[in-house]
Amino acid sequence: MARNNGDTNASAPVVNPTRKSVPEMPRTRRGRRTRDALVAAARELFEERGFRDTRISDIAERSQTSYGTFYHYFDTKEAVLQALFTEVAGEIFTASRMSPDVPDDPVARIEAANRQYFAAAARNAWLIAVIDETALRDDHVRQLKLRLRDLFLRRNEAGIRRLQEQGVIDQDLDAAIASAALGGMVEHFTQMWFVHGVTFDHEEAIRTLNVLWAQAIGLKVPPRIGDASLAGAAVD
Amino acid sequence: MARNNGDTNASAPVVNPTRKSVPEMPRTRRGRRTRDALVAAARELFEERGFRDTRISDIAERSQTSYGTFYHYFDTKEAVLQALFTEVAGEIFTASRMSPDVPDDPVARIEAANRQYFAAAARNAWLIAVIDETALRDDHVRQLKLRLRDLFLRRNEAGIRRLQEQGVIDQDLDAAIASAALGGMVEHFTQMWFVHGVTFDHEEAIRTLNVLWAQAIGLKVPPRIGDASLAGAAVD
Amino acid sequence: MARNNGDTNASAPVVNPTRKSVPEMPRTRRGRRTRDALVAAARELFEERGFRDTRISDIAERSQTSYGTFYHYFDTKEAVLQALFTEVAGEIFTASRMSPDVPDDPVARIEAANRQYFAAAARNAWLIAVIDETALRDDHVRQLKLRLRDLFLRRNEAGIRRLQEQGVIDQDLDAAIASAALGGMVEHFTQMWFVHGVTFDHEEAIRTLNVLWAQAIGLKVPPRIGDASLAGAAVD
Amino acid sequence: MARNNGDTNASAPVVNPTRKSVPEMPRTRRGRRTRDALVAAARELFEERGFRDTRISDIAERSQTSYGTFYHYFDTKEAVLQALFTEVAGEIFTASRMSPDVPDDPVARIEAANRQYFAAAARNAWLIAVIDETALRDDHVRQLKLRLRDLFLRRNEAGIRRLQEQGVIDQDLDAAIASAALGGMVEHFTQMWFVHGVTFDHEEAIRTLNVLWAQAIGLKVPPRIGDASLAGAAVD
DNA sequence: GATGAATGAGGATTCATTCAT
DNA sequence: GATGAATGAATCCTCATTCAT
Repeated sequence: MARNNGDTNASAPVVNPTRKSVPEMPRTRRGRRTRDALVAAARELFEERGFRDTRISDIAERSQTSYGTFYHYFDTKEAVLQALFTEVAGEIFTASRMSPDVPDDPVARIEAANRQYFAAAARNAWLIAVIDETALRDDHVRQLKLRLRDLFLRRNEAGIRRLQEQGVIDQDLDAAIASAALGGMVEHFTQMWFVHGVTFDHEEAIRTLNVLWAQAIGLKVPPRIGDASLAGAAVD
Repeated sequence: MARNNGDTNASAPVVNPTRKSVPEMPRTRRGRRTRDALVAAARELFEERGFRDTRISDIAERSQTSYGTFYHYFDTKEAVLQALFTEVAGEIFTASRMSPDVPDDPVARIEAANRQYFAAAARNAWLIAVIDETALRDDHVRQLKLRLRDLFLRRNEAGIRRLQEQGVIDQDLDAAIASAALGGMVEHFTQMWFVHGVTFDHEEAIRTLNVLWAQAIGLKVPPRIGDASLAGAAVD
Repeated sequence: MARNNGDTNASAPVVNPTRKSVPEMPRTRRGRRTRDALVAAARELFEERGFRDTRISDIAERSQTSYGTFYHYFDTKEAVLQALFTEVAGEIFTASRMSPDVPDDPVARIEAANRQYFAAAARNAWLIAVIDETALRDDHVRQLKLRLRDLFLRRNEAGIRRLQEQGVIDQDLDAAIASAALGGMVEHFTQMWFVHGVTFDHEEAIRTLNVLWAQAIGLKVPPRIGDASLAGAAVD
Repeated sequence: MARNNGDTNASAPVVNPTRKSVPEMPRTRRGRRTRDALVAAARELFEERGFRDTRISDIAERSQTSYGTFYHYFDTKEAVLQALFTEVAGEIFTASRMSPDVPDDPVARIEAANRQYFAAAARNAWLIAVIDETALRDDHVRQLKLRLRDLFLRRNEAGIRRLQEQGVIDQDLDAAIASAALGGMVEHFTQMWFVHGVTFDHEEAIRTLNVLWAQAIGLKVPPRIGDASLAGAAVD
C-alpha cells in the first residue's frame, strides 16, 4: 500500500530578519478601512494582470492611497498575496464543507461536493491560478498551497476509506492516491474552464465529472432518466 | 449532448511584424552548434529559475556565448521558449503514440498510455510548468499550449467514442468532457509529483491511475492477482 | 610667528526660521521624562548605527513613544543630535577640568589631563565619532565641534605658553600649533582605540602618551622606576 | 612591554553571493576609457558631497555616461569607493617611501617624511575623510583602512626601534604605541587642515610637527638658526 | 500631551535590447 | 558570425514629515 501522502520538499522560509515591524492589524477604524481597500485592490489586480505584473503603484492607485501607505501595511507584495491566500483558503474550505442535509447516498454526496467546488472555483479561479504560479517560485507560498491541498485531499481520502470499510467499493484501491488523482481532476478541470476559457455545457460537465468520479472508485451510478436540460443551474 | 470541445478565448497574437530577419536555421555547422548551445542553456535555466527570472545574460553566459550572439539567433526571450516548446511537444506526442504491439484490450491500452505519459512527464515536467506559467500571461504561448492539449484530448476522445460504438461502455458519457477530465487528472497528478514533489510509490500510483481511468469510463477492471511488489520500477 | 589659530571656513547656519514652536523644555514631569527617553534612545541608536542610519521610527520605538511624540519635542533629527552634543561637550569639558589637588609639576599635570581625557573618551567615543561624521557634511554641527575643540586647545596652548614664560621649555615652539598637534594626537589615539578597536595595554598606552607629549614640548621626563605591571587598570 | 599592535575586531565581509559578474577590467579600449571616466567622476563627487550624498545618477551624469553603464562596471557604489581607495592607498604609500638621497640624520629623515606626507595629504585629504566616514559603518572599508594604516605604522615603528638599538633614544619607549600616536598626530593634523580648514602658516606648521615628533621620541633637535619667514612654501 | 495613519519625493538597481567593432 | 559596451525606462522600497484624532 502506498503510504506517503505528499512529501513536500520545501526548505525553510527565508525572511528578512531586521525589518521594522508592520502593524499586524491596524489599530484604528480608519486603518482597517485602508487595509481592506489595499487587499481588495490587490486581488483585482492580481487577477487581471497576475502577481508579477502588478505594480505596488497600481495597488496604491486603485485603492486610492499612496505608495507609502502600502508599505505601512505590508512589507512586500508577497505579504498581500498571503493575506489574500488566507482569505480565500478559508472561503473555499468552508464553502465546500458538506451541508448536513445532503442524503447519505455516496453518489449524491459526490455530486454535492462537486457542485460546491465548482461554484467556489468560479469565484476564485484566477486567484488560485496566481497562487499556483507564485508557488512555483516562492517556497513560502508553495507551503501554504500544499497545506491547503492536503486539507481537501484528506477529506476525500477519509470518504473513500469509509466506503471501503462499508464494503461498497473495492478494498484494493489506494485511497490516498485516488483522492489526489480525482481531486486533481476536478481542480484541473475548473482551472481550464475558468482561467483558460475551455468551457462546455455547464450541467453536462458537472454530471460527467460526477459519473467519472463515482465510477472511478467503483460505485455504480444509476442510468440517467429523462432529460438533462431540466436540471442545470448556471454558475456565473 | 455537449458539443463545444474547448473554445479558447484567445486574442490575436502580439508579434512584431517588421523585424530584422533572424536566420530561421543556421546554415553552417558552427552556427548550428551555437544555436543548440543557446537552446540547451535556456532550457536548463528556465527549469531552474523560471522564464521570467532567467536573464538573457544568464543564457549567454551558460552557453558560453555573448549577449550579441543570443540576439543573432533569437529576437526575444519568448522566441527561445517557443523553440523549446516545439521541441518538447514533438517529443511528448511521439513518445505517447501508441506502439503497435499493444494488445487490443482497452484496459491494457490505457495502462500503456499512462506509463508512457509518466515517463515523458518525468523528463519534461519542469519545462511544462514553465510553459503553463507563461501561458497564463502570454497569449501566444497559451495558444500553443491549448493546441497541443487538443491533440492529446482528441486522441483520447476518439478512443472513448470507439468503445462506445463497440458497446463496451455507456453511450451517455460525454466523450469530450471525459477526455478533458481524465487527461487533466493524469497531467495534474504528474505535475504535482515531478514539480511539487508530492510523490507516492511509483508502481502503485500508476496502477491506481489506470484503475481510476478505466473504471471512470465504465470499463471493468480485473481484480489484482498476486503481489504488487513484483512489478514496480522506480522513476527517479 | 604663526598666528592664525584655526580659521574655520564655515558658512551660515541653514536653519528654518519660521517653525511652529517646540517647547524648549517640557514643563511637566511627564514631559521631561518623555523627552529624556527620546534623547537616551537617540544616543544609543546613533552610537549603534550612526546618525544617518537611525530612523525617527527607531527612536520612537526604542523610547516607547510614537512618531508624533518625537516631533512634539524636536523639529528634526539634527535637533536631537545637537541636544546630545551639548550634553556631552559639557561632560567632557567638566571632566577634564584640572582638579585642584594636582601637583604643580608640569609632567604630573599632563599625566592627569591625559588620564581624565582617556576616561571621558571611553564613555563617549562613539558619539564623538558620530559627531565627527556629521560635522563633515553639516555645517552647523561642524561649528559646534570646532568651537568645542577650541576650548580644549586654548587651555593646552595657555599651559604651554606658561611653561615658555617660566623658561622651562623652548621659546621657539609655536604654542598654538603644538597644542593642536598634541591634542589631536590624543584624540586620534583614543578614537582608534575605542571606536576602531585598536587597543594596547592600557597603562602602557597612557604612560607612552604622557612621555611623548611631555618630551615633545621639551620637558624632561624622569626615567621609569620599578615595574609597570604594578599599576595597570584596564578600561574596557 | 605592550605587544598587541592593533587588533582589529572586524568580522567577515558580507558579500552578495549570486551576483552576475562584472568585468573586473574592461576588455576593450573603449571600455577602459569609460571606466576611468566613472572613477574620476566618482572621486570628484565623493569629495564634493561625500559618499552617501553622491547619487549614482550624479556619477553617470558627470562621467558623460548612463545609469546602466555605471552598473556595467561596478556592482554598487561601495565598489567604486574601493577602487578609489586602492588607487589612493598606492599613491600615498609610494609617495611617502623615503627617497634614497635623504641624509642619514634621523631628524632630517623625520622632516622628509612629514613633508612628503603633507603633500600627499593635501591632494587626498577629502577622499581620506570620505573613507574614514565610510569605514565607520562598512566593515569591508574599515578593514582596508586599518590594513593601510598598519603599513605606515610598521614603518614608523621599525624606524623608532632602529634608533633604540643604536642607543640614540630611550629603550623604554614602546615603539608600537609611539608609532601609532605620532602617526595619528600627523594624520589628524592634516585632516583638520585640509578638510576642516584649520590652517596655520605652512612652513611653521611642518617645522613644529617635526620638532614635536623628534623630541617626543627623545631626539635632540638643533636650535633654529636665522629666520623662519625666509623659507615657507605654501601648499594650497 | 500622545498617537499612529498618510504622504510622496527620492534613490538604488535591473535588464531587454541596440549598436559599433 | 561573434563580441561586449551602452542605454534608460521601469520598479521597488525608504523615511522625514504632516495631520487628524
